[in-house]
Amino acid sequence: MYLWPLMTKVRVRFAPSPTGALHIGGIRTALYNFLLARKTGGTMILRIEDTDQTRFVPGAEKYILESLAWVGIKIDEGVGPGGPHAPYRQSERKDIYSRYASQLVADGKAYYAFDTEADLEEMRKRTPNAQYDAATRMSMKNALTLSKEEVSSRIAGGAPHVVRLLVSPGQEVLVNDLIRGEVNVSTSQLDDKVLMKSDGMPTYHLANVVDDHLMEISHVIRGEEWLPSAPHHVLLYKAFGWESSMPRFAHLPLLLKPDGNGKLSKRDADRMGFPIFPLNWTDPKTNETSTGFRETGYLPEAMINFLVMLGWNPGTPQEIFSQAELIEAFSLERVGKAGAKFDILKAQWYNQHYLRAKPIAELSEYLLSALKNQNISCSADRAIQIVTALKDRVTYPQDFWEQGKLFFVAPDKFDDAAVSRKWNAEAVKFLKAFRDEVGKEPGLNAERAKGLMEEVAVSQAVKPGQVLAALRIALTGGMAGPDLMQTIEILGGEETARRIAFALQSLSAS
RNA sequence: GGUCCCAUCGUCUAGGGGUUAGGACACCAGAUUUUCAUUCUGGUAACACGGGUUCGAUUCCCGUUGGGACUACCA
Repeated sequence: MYLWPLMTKVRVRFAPSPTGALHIGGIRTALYNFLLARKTGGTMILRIEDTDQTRFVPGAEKYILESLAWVGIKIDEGVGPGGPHAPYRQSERKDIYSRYASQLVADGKAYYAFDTEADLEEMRKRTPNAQYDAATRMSMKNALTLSKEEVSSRIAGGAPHVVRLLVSPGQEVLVNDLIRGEVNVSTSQLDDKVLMKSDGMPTYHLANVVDDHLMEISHVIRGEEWLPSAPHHVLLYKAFGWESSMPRFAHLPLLLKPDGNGKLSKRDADRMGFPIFPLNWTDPKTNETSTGFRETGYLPEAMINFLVMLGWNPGTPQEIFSQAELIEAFSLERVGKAGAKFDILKAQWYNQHYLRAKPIAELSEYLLSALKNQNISCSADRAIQIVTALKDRVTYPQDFWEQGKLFFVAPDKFDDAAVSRKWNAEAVKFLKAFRDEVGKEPGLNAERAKGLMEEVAVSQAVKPGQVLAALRIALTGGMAGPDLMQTIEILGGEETARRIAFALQSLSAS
């Protein structure tokens, strides 16, 4: 029975490292954490894992904060709101880690090592599949092989050194994973992981375990790429004597590239023409700019709904979930084990759905603001009229401008293929007569336009079906668009007449 | 190479010892729309393979194959 989280306060954390833009997979990981927190009335914590000074990217932390805010993942505690376990930036907790590392050394659970990079390289070359472990550690330069005096004098002399976890071979480590069940690994397969680096910073493994313990994290929900090092983390909890309060683990399936296999990468996204980052991002080193999901026109509610379904399902046919419904429905038990391919088409479908579900007034704002950028004036009523006509034809907010600009900007050229198929003598005859009539109609609406069109068709002895395509070409330049009579209503009689006249003039010449 | 993880339509997935293997996206067809889109209806399409266990396996077990992750003083 899964009672544990009901009895202990759920505290989960999202712990990205500020090495660049937050990947969309990171958003999903954060989302799963967030949903569990909300579901259980627990706490969502944001911790920044910036222990690698060489990979630190300025602006990345701000980007993480903005991205989470954009998709509606609210941080209860941590970087940003602060909290009782501050600081939440690992670089600011340096001395905490070294204290715990020293404790491990004092307890004989870890040891100092002085090997240079060359030493390590040579060791690895010496034996195939070699790692720093029981089989090799006695031939290396460390506190296990050097005399006590030698070690003390080296440390006192400021010699560069690391702290390694002492892994005793021949034992089984059990990782109990909420998603994968029991994972057993022999300690003989595990290396003596570096805990403290020679620059005085902890590695992920140490910092992660110490912080999760200190911050009273109840569930570690992270990507599957961490599963292989989870046994080390279990070993660390044991070494510290924290086994009884060890968090539950849940290793999430990875997001895979849409074609072929492998982890979804920026490279794939670029290649296939879709975003990979939530927001626009400019790499401060290369100055390379990437377009985000937000700027591409994805709505946060669509992103959330799309991402949550990649690896989780409600067990019901429901596909559309508000954040509140997700919180209600979410459970780790229904997270799958297999990696999920990232299907941008599904994301588009969700986006289309959420976009169309918005109130017309809100949608018209998209058009209005685009018009403002173009310095085109438009009344609120007319914007609503246009947006209503376009509502079922859009995937992204900017489509309202893309598809709506024909109402503001007359075509100056015409689709050649359409013209050659649909532009003929009959059409010209009809258009001339229609042009003469349509401008005279005040307050022309779609219904009246249709009546007029039919009258003219009769008077010119043509069938509407033969000439309507040409009318559309004259008005819009091409073959696609909203209902023609609706288009005429929005355009107005005079503009309609003007466009027909222009088309007649430019197309009869050729 | 080693360790670990994974395996149902093209994709996301439901399901589970006996089912017409269900849904969604995508795709295809028809209807509506005097265009395109929308909408509606219908359709194509999956249990990787081989052994067990069993009266019966897609489901349970083992193996194979395939895929993935990790294999740094990166996270």
